[in-house]
Amino acid sequence: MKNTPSRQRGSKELWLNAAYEMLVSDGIDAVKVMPLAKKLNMTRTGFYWFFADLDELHTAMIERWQSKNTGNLVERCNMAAASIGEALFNLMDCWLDTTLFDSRLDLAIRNWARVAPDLQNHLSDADNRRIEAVAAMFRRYGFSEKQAEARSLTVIYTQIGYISMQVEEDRQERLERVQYYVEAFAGTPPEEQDVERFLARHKE
Amino acid sequence: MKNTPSRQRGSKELWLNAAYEMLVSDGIDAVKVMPLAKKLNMTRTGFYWFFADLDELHTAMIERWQSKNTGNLVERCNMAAASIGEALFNLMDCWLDTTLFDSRLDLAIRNWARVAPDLQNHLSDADNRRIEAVAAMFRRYGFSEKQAEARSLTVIYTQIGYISMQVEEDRQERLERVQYYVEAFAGTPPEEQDVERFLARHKE
DNA sequence: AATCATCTTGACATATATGTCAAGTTTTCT
DNA sequence: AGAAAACTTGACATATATGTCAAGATGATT
Repeated sequence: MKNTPSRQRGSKELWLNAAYEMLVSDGIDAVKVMPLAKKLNMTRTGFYWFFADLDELHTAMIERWQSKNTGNLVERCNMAAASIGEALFNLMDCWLDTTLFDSRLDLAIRNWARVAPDLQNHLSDADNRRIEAVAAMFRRYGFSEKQAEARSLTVIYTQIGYISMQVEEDRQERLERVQYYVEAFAGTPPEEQDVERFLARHKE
Repeated sequence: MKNTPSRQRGSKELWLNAAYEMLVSDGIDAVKVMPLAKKLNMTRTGFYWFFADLDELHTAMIERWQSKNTGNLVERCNMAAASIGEALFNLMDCWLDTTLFDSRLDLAIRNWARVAPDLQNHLSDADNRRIEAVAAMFRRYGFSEKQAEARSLTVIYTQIGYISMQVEEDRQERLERVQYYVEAFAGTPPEEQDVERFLARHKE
């Protein structure tokens, strides 16, 4: 039989996107040529037109993650704010806005890195940049070197822990809870108006 | 050739231990009969004498984890302490004493659970028990319902985040940092004597 | 010393994966 | 319209995994 004329054609992007979905939903061990081909309804051999081998696909995936998933968190730490409370609310936006931070991807990459030392290096760099950005934020609002260090670790670990635990929480519940996280991280309860503004901007 | 007389014999335990090591170091996808056999220097067929199939091995692994890895954290939350600071130091022992908490296993199980819904249920139960134990601790020292909730989540997420990030930290550095974690979680700096006692019991 | 339950082994059947290649089809450019 | 580039395909060779089975080897009990 001949090719159907309107059949979707393959492309590097197509395979890469499928690979990303696989990675996020089933982990790196599920990212294999045969399942991807099945998913895309193509012959697996086509894959080899775009990539030399599986390894090249993996490399491409890592490159794409790197160029995407680092800026926002750091950027939000550097936003102007009148107090540590307001600054923390800015940062917490990352927890609630999936366009600011893709936590499923972050988790998938993190799990992958456990068995891929090269990737683990990239990831550790990214983590250090995040931690340093948060620590600098604490220092700007008068925390000591040591306090800023421990608190920034607390903030970052909390986020990664939350992601890692795959918590299923009611959005409203989570939203309400953020002010108590901010209180814990800052050491003092946030201003009423900062809470209001935070809740207002996350109304759906 | 006949069997070497002094050759190690197989057993359920033997395969199960090997499977655990595999799980912890390379994740559940590496736990396969052939690699285990290679590792144990046995024919893979022997495996089927002890287990009906891979699935039965998996079930056995989960059972073992369940019966082991839950009590200590809860127990430490319930220890008598004069202040929230002292209580938190008791809990922090889990971060530093691998006999109290096997974090590598916890991480491996957590990653596995991502792709095994049954296991995810068991794990969520365990997590909830941990969270409730920590929250009860905060309530005992005068924190409100809401504060206790957010702070217990912070504590647990921090621990899981730390594990999940595979942090490589100097032990002394980590030890010194704990007092600042306690300060952040409690909202006030700990008593000098509690810090001393904590540091003293973790001298190697 | 014989026997029987316990364990080991090699051979077989099958599934899923990787990667290569020659021959073809389609699309785009000239 | 013709040629060249961009893709697709089925067949082949190979590796790694699962699970079954009949035939044996080993060790503890009688």
